[in-house]
This record gives sequence, C-alpha cells and structure tokens, in this order.
Amino acid sequence: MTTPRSARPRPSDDSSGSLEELVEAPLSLRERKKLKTRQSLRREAFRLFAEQGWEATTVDRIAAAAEVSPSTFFRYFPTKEDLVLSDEYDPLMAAAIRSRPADEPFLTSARAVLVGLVRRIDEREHAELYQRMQLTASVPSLRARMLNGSGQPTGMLLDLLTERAGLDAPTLELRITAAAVSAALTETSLYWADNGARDNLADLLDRALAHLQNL
Amino acid sequence: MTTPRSARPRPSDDSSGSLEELVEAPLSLRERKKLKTRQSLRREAFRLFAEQGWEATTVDRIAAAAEVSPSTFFRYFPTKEDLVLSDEYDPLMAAAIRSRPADEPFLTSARAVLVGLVRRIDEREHAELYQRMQLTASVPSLRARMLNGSGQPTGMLLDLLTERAGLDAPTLELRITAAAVSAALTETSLYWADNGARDNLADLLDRALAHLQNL
DNA sequence: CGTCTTTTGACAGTTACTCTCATTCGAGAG
DNA sequence: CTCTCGAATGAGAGTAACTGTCAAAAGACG
Repeated sequence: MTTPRSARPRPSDDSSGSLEELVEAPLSLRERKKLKTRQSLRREAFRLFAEQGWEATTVDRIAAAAEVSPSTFFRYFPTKEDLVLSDEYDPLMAAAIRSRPADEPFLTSARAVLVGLVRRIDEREHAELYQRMQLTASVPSLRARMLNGSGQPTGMLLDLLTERAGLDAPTLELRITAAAVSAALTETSLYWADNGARDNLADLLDRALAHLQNL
Repeated sequence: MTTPRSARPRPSDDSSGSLEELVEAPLSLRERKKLKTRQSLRREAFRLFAEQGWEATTVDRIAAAAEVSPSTFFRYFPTKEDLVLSDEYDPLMAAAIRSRPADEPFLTSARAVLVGLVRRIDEREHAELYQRMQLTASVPSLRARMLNGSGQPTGMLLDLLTERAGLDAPTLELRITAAAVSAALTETSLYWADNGARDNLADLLDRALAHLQNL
C-alpha cells in the first residue's frame, strides 16, 4: 500500500513492444496477434489524433479504424489516455539503474542512465516521441495526467531507491527524491514539447537533473 | 501559454471562502448566496463521501443533498474531482512569498513560508484538511490529479520564480525548481495521509524541503 | 414598480467506461 | 486431423460524468 502505479489494472499481461524487444522470445501466434492489435490501435489512434484532434476522435472511431470492437479497445488500454501515456521504458530504466554501483549517489546514477536512455530513444523514435509529447503537452487532461504518477516512473524510482537503501518501506526522504527526479523528467519533456523540440531532449534532461543537485 | 492552471474554466469568479477571508468586503446578497451554495455543496459532498465512499456518491446525489440542480453543481465545480482538490491557499502562499526579500534563495523563502502556512492551516482546520487528504490519498483518480499541476501550486510557484528572476518566460531551470517544490509539497501531503496523520504535517514539510536542498 | 443582468433548473445529448454473456479462435493432447 | 479447454473477442445494455441550450426565477438598481 505504498504508491499505486496505475489506477486501473492492466489488461492481462505486460507484453508490450516498441523499442527493440529486450527478449527475442519466439512469440506464439496468439501473442503475435495481440501485439499486432495493440500496435494497430496505437497507430490508428495517433493517425486520427493528428487528423482530427484529441476530442474529435472517439474511442469508437479508433476501434473501428483498427478493426476491433470498442470492447476490445478497453481490453488493451484501460483508458483513452493510456493510449498516449503508457510507455514501456520503465523496465529498461530500472534495469539500467540497477546495473550501476549501489553506492553511487542516486542522482548521479539517475542522471547518467536517464540521459543515455533518452538519447537513444530520441535517436530511434524521434517522430513518435515528439508526436506523443506534443499531444501530451497540448491536451489538458493528458498534460495533467502526465504530470503525475500513472504512467510515470515515480513508483519505480521509489522502489529502486527503497531497495538500494535496504529498506522495506520508503521513508519520506526517499519519496521526495523519487518525486523530484520524476517531476524533473516530466517537466523537461513538457518543456521540450512546449518549445517545439527546438532543443535536444537528452541535453535538456541533463541540465534539469544537474539543476536538481544545486537547488 | 506557459503552464495552464486548471483544465476547465472556473465558474465565474474566485470568491471562495474558507481560511478567514482576506478582504472583509461587505458581500452583496447575491455573493452571500453563492458562497452558501458553494459551501453547502462541499459540505454535503464530504458528508456523503464519508458515508458511502467516492464512487457511490454521484454528482446528482450531491446536488440533491445540497438542494440545487445538477446543472448548478457544475457551475460551481468544473469536475467532481475539483470539489476535493480545489484549494484557496494559492493566493495566500503567493502573497507570503512575495513579502520575502527578493534576494533570498527561493527554497529558503518557500520553506519558511510554506511550513508556516501549513502549520496554521493544520491548527485551524485539522479535521477538514485530514479528510481531504485522506480522500485524495485513497481515491486513485484523485491521487493522480493531486500529484500534478491542476489545483496544485506549480503554476503559481513558477510565476513567482519568473517574476523574481525578472523574466517574461520561465527557463527550464525555473520550471524544474517549481516542479520540485510542488512535488515535495504534494508528496509530503500524501505521505502524511498515508500514515494516518501520525506526524505533524508542517514538520514533515520542513524535512521534505530541507531534503530537497541536499539532493 | 420596472428593467436589466445574473443565476438557476429542466432537459436532451454525447462519450468514456463497465459488465455480462455468447461466440470464436488458438494451444495442445491424443 | 479432431477434440477439448482456456483465452480473446464482439455484441449489447447500462451508468455517470460532463456539455449546451433555453426559458424561468431572482437579485441589482434606478
């Protein structure tokens, strides 16, 4: 009962796929189909968002475009917002941070890992990332949810911190640290999108995390 | 177009009233009635939340209990969530911070002002404050929105910072600072509620903001 | 009192989301 | 290849949070 990650339960499993699968497990036909449906939903949704905007694009239309029933949509994404906000980077971040020396100051670990990760993501999927952040920054309800925990790394960062400290339950200080880093990540992304991605996201993030150290 | 404060527009005016009115303006009959309606809605809502929980309490029932039409409910609170999340402390905070020497480090100002303010609020309205935070902490959608900007002080803190820096538009660094302080405030409140208000909220906040300084 | 403006209530409509149940389809055994 | 089982889907009905419009009620003010 520490910090709930997402309001609603995920559909069934976390088999997501975007940034080069971590494990190249031979997917069963069933899994491949699920993946296709998921990708199709996301792709069609983003296409429609770009064409007609967020509000004008109803879930029914997205489902129709992806050729599934509206029911199915909600089996893949608990809410329309999750379509945009759900990311699959958390496990990557966690693994990367865990691979760092445990006695390194957390902000140092986080800075190195996050900046590196963001740089690679930005290189490979710049267009997608940008559209996502653009949407997130401009749609109020998305921006609102972006600024918080669901779909954001706060919870995982906190778990990492607690684990590092060898504790069972997080202290106030750990929660503050996690929240601050997470807020920096989020705020930087929004800043980036607000400015039309004029700057390099990874560099901005580096600046942001550096700034956190001398508050 | 910096950081939108709230997703939806406020009903009409910001004549709210809880913590000892700042201005003792002689309210017209109309204004007094509005205030009564607002308070009635909030009171009845919290009563119902306590009795039947968040989800079981529909807007229609709240409106009925307050003896206004459902339409009117939304004229006072843009969303059901705002009923819980909207606070009227922002202007107080702003004024208090502005009264500090402009060359004082921001975190120092913030720490002194926020801790003092929170202490006074907690003394005067402990029960209310606690129920609000309890609700916020336990209802996922509320907790989610709490962790972000809408209804939270991020935007105002940012304005203050920008003003202090003598700038027109906030820099990334200013945004990070505002976000970090805001996150600390939020996270502390949740921690407080999570722990059943065992500790003193003002003291916790002091610890949290101190911690921010030596990240 | 009479007029103007603000607030309200009634009502209809949209949409995100939930729940249930029958059907379909892939997995795996024989 | 077939049969069975469990998982995924589709259909449909239902709920509740909002939105927008319009006419009636009520305060402000001369």
